[in-house]
Amino acid sequence: MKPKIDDVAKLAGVSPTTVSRVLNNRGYISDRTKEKVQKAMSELNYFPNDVARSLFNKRSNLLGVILPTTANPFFGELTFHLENISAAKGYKMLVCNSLNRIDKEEKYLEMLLRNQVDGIIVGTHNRGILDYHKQNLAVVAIDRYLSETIPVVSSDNYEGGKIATDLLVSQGCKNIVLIDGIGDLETPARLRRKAYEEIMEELGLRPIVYEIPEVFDRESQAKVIAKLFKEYPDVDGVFATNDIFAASFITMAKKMGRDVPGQIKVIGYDGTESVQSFLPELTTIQQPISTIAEIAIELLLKEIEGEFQDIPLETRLPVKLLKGTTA
Amino acid sequence: MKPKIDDVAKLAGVSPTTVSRVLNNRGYISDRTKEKVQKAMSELNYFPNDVARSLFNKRSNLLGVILPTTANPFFGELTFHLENISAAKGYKMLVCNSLNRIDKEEKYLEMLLRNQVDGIIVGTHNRGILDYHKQNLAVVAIDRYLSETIPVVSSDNYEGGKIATDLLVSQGCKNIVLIDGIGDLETPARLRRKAYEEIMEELGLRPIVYEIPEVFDRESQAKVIAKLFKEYPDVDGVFATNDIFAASFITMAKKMGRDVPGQIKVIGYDGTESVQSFLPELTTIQQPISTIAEIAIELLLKEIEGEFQDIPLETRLPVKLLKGTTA
DNA sequence: CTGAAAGCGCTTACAG
DNA sequence: CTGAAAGCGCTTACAG
Repeated sequence: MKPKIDDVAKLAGVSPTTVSRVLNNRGYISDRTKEKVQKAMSELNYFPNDVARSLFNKRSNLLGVILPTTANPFFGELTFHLENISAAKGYKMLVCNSLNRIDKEEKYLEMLLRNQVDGIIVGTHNRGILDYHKQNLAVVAIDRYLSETIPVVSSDNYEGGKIATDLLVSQGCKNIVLIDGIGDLETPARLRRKAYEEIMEELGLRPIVYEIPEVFDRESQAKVIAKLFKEYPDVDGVFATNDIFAASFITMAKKMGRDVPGQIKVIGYDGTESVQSFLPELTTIQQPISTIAEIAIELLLKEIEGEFQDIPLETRLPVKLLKGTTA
Repeated sequence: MKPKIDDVAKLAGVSPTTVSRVLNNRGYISDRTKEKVQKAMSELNYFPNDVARSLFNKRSNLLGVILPTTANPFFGELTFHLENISAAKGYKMLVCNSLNRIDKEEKYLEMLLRNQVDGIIVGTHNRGILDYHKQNLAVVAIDRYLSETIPVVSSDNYEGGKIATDLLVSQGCKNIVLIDGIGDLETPARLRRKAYEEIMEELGLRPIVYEIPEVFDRESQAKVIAKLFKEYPDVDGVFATNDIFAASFITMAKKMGRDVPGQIKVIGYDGTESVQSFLPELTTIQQPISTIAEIAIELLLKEIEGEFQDIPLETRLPVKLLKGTTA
């Protein structure tokens, strides 16, 4: 069996209270006692049981993160940063892949509450459904508005959409199409689309939007893009609101014998490490993923500590144009 | 404050014991009592505290996973599957990104032990360092030999290496170079290299291996590949032991004005969803990621349940050639 | 069919 | 400087 605090106490010839004290570096303990206890601990290979500690302290040092799927490079990278930053601050991370499904999200939320997480980072889209605040739990959202009181961290989506659209326009594209996912209309990521639509209208051009219903399914992407080519054969510029859609479009364009960027310019969004490795020629808007993670954790820890005063409700981080050769 | 079992008991006019019984569906309870209790629970919005339950049950239903980084698409996808399968079986997942650093790995292992995880999935390379078995904890390794007694699940690396090398040879390549990571010599993934070396030697060709020291760093990859081009300008075939290296090579080849596959054929390894989206033209050996995850969890749960009899020490899953246009 | 008591492995006032 | 007692929120024999 695993040794417990009583075993250590017995071996060291002290009380469990004293062992707990050296464990927590709390109160006065003579050096001699401390040494005895530490010797006993290492002899028994003792590690304190954090479950018991959490129960008493009402603090689990556990964070939950709910996102669509770590299989998507953006979220895979985000998870890496969130976890790494949390670990450095003494928190552990329970990861939940909801695939944007509300039923899963609700189950995960309940699971996290039962497990007494100290806070949750949410990167999925279901506004309102999850009554986070009622539980008065620390929550930070990434790129999603969850309620009036939950802080949101995101890249500057409007600016990103503007840079992308402006770039296509400045390169002489006349028939610029947006490829977007289906989602909540009130998500900050929709600002990418909003910027596109507003700029197009300002220029007297008609905004054309194609929506991909099953965001993570290549078939679904291909189907919509095929439709796009059929209905708008004269497309000469594409802004995809994520790099996977951009890549799908380029693949399809090649199949159709269209030259990118010769006949069609393409620009994506996200700029993950993965896309930089696999498709470095893609021109894209890069999100500052590690900064997003840093700030999200920072705000969450503030909430956990009860420092609500200096928590901005919205943080928009600057994006960067990664100039490849596709636009 | 969060309601606890006593609050529910009081509201329902029963004892905590009875509430616990309806919670766990255990022992006889009259329908009327059950209803009263359930009504009280929903009225109070009560969720049991799993920390307290874990403490008593000596079962956390927590699994730990230690891997290099979810930022790498292979591990991002693996994590997604591991987590999803675990969730379906009632387990939660603590994710640890070790970046292959031994110090981090040790810290994470201790953290997981303190948190009383029921089992651990390990996808990092540090053989022996972690005395998993001494703690007699349920452990399953993915693509790593950790000790004589820890079951390993992997793709059929030798077969994958063979398919890749054979393909290059059959396409007439004479100067075939392997690009590999640096790592433990005894990891199953090394069988990819072994297959390459053996086939080359059988054919009277000289195996040439380039090792990338900082696996996740594009700079490091670029440096080694530049060296490769300098030392072996007549390279006409490349087998990269992962798709990121393959992509890096292709990118560099383009920069050098070499045509792939015209002058150099390239084949990678992994075949993730990401690479299929971003670089579908890459010919690669696809690992059955979801099956690896399924079997790893299945074996881990068996260990947790104490069913050691039918746990194979090594499981090699079939790979599949994804024929693109680069080889 | 239901409840009082003890205990899971810790920690923290409170004494001394 | 150190220890005995109570309690964190549950569950499970044991009675009744």
